[in-house]
Amino acid sequence: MVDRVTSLEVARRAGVSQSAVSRAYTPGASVSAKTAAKVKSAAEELGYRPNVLARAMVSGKSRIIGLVVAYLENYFYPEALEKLSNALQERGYHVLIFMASQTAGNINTVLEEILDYQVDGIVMASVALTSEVGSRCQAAGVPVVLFNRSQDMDDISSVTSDNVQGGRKVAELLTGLGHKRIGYIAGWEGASTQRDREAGFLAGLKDAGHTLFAREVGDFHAERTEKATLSMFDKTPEDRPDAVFVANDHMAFVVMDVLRHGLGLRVPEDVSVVGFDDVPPAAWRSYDLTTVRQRANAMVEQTVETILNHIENPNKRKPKKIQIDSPLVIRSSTRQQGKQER
Amino acid sequence: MVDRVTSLEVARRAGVSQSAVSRAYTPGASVSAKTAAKVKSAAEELGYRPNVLARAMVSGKSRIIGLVVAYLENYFYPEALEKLSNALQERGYHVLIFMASQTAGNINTVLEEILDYQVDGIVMASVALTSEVGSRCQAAGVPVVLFNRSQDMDDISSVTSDNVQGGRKVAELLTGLGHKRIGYIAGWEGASTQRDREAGFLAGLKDAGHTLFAREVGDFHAERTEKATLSMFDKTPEDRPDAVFVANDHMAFVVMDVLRHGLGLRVPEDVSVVGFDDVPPAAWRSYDLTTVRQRANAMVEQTVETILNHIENPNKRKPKKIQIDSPLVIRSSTRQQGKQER
DNA sequence: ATGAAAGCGCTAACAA
DNA sequence: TTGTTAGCGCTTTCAT
Repeated sequence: MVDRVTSLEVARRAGVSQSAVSRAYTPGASVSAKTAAKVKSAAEELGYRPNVLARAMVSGKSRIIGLVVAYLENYFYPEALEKLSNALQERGYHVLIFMASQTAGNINTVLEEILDYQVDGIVMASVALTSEVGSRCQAAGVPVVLFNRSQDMDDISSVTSDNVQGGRKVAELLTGLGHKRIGYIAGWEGASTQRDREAGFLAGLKDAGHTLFAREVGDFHAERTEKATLSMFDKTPEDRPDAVFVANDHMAFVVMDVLRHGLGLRVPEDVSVVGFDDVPPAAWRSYDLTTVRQRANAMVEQTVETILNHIENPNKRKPKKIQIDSPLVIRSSTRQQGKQER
Repeated sequence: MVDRVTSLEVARRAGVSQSAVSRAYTPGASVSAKTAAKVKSAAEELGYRPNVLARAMVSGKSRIIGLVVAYLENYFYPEALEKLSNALQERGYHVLIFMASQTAGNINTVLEEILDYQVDGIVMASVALTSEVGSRCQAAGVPVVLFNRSQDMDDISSVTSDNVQGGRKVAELLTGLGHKRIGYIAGWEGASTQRDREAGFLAGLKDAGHTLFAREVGDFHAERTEKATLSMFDKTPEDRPDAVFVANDHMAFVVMDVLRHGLGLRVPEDVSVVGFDDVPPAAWRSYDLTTVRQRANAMVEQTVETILNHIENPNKRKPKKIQIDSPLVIRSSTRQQGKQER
C-alpha cells in the first residue's frame, strides 16, 4: 500500500507553504497565478490530489449525498438513480447508497448510518418517512428531499409528478374513448403516489359523469396483481370492465399478460389498459402501453436543485412541494370504442 | 444546524477520558465493562454516534466501497447493485456510486474522484478497464474487483458467470432440439461477456457437428438489434434461421418483438429464441424467454468476499478470476422441431 | 484498564 | 498575497 501524497509534500516541492497548496485547490481563494502554477505542477509531478475526507472534516461539508432507496424492482428507480447520480456528479457531489429493504434493517437504522457519514443532504426515493425520522434529520441539520413520495403534515421538501392531474388525464382519455365500464387496480395504499393517482382518476370520472365500475388492489406487487386481475376480469363480458387504469406500469404489464395469456382476452380490442410511469418496457412492442409519463429528467433536476439549495442556504428552510407535470403517452393498449358498445 | 455531539462531550458526561469513549466503540479494545456501560449510557442520553469520517482519517479505513457502473439500462445491473449494496451494508461497508456514462466524463476522471474519497476498494461493473487505470489503483493501494467483466492480461480480480459454458449450453440445447439453421446475434464486441458467450456457443455447435448459419451484431443496443434482426430474418423461410441465440436478454426481447410484430413470425413455432442473463422481464409471459441465468446472488457474494478479502489482507494480492456456474432456464421461446424440418 | 498527548490531512482565521 | 497557527473528531501509542 503506497501512501498517498499529502499537501505538505507538494508544498515542500513547490517551495511554498502548505496553506498555499490548500488555496490552490480552493476555488476563489486568494492565490497569485504564479503560486498556483507552481503548486499545480508540483502536484502533477507527485500525483497529488486533495483528500476529500480531510477536507470534509474541517469544512463540515462532505459533498456526499445520502440516497435511500427501498427497491429497484420498479424500473423507474434505476433510471432515476442513474440520472440523479450523474446530475450530482456534475455539481461535484457524490451519492452514497443505502438500501432500505427488508434485509437491511429499518429506516431508522439506515438513517443513523447515513448521518454517521456526515452527508450534506439526503434524498429518499419511494420511502415513506415518519415524522420522527424527519425531525431527526432536522435536528442533525441535514436537509432531506423526498423523491416520488410526499407527506401531508410535514415540513419536508418533496418532488413528485403531478399524480392527481395524471390520474385525471387517464379518466378523461378513457371516458373520451367511449368506455362504459372502467376499472381501477390500486397500488399499495400507503403510498402517496397511489392515493393521488386514484383521487385524480375518480375525480376525472366523476366530472365526466362516470362512476368506477370495479376496483381491486394490486399493491405494486406481481402476484397480488395477478389475483386482482383475475377477480376483476374472469367474468362474462357484461360483468367485466372494458377498460382498466392500473396504478403503475409494472402492474399494468402483469394485467396485460393475464388478460392475454391467462384469460384469452385481447388488448385493446376487449380491454383498454393504461399504466403510470412510462418505464422503458412500456414502449416495448409486446406491451406498447398507454401510460402517464413520469418525467424522470425533470424530477431529478428539481430534486438536485432543491437539495443543493437547502445545503447552500441552511438558514431559510422553506420546504417546497414540487409537482412535475406528467403527460399522457398514448400507445396501442387503448382504443376508441366502436358502435357495438351501444 | 445543530452541532453533532462529540466523543469529548460524552467523555465529560460519563466522567471518563475521551479515549475511553473511543475504546467503547472499538470492538476488541481494552475497556472494562463498567466504563463501557457508563460511556454507552452517556452517549445514549446525548445522542452520540461516532463520526465515520474522522475515524476514517486516522485509521485510514473509510468503510466506503466505490462502485463504478456504466449504465443501468440492462436490468441485470440494478438487481446486482441492490444485492451488492445490501451485502456490503451487512458487513458495515457502504457504496459510493459513480456513473461512468457518457455525460459524466471518462473512466479515468471518475477514478480520480473515487480515489479522492479514500475508498477501501472499488467494484467496477461492466466497465472495461485499461491496464493503465488498473495500475493506477494498484499504486494507490486500492483493491479492485471487476464485476461481470474480465480482462486477459491483467492481475485484477474479477467475478463473472461462466459465459463460455453458458454459450455452450445454448448450442447443446438448440442442436438437441433439432434446429438446423442456427443464428447468433452478437453484443458489443469489445465486451468480454460477448466474446466468451460466442466462443462457447460456436464451440458447442462445432462439437455437435453444426456450423453457424447466420451472424449479426446488435451491440447490446436496441435499434442496432432491430436492424440486425431484420437483416437476419427478412427472408424466405429456407434462407432464415430457425433458431437464434442472442447475446443478452434485452436484445432478445427486441428480437422477439421484431419477429412477431415486425415480420409476423411466431416464436417458438417459426423461430426459437434464446437469451442470456435471465433478467426479470424474461419471465414475463409476453416473452417467457429461454435463457441462461446469471446468478446475481452468487456473483455478488463472491464479489463481496473477494474485495473484503483484498482489503483485509493488503499484502497477499492474489488476483482471482471467479466464474459462476450459469444454468439454462428453459421457457417457451424454444421448442422441439417437428418432422416438417425433414 | 485508563488517561494524556500526538497527529491523520486538511481549511480557516490571523498576522505579516 | 502569503505563511503561521489552531483545530475538525477521532484512533493510537505511551505512560501510568
